[in-house]
Amino acid sequence: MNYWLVKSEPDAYSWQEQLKNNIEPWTGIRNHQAKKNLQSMKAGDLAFFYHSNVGKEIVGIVRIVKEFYPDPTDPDHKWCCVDVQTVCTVPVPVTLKQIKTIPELQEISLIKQSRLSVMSITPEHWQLLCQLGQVSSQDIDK
DNA sequence: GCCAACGTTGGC
DNA sequence: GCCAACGTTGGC
Repeated sequence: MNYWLVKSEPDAYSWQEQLKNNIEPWTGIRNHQAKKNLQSMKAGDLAFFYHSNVGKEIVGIVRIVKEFYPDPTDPDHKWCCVDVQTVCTVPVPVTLKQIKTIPELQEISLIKQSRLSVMSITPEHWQLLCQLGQVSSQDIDK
């Protein structure tokens, strides 16, 4: 089981839309490192859903339900996407501001590689971020 | 292969 | 709106 964080600008695609859609193809990734991460995702992996630009906070959790396949929005079929399914809303959104104040979280890619839109999260950081967001294990288990 | 110019992302 | 940090492009 791996853990991830994916970014979306709420103006383009928000958590509210994700809640409505439930299952959504995660398309439009046009960065090689982000693509590499997409291809490393396994069905069942969990990912934080982060609002970039507006909000700048972790607002939800999704599960990878379909592993990488060609991105239908890419005419060259060079890039790929995965399908994600809504798992739960993070009861208390974890803001970037808050993350920056926590010494244990200074090494996460969200801070160190601020432009990367699909990144891996260590199990330790995942647990800590879940605590901060007051996500209960039951929320995720179902 | 180097590097300048340019474009994009995302925080502030 | 600005800027830092990258990534990409194209001339040489």
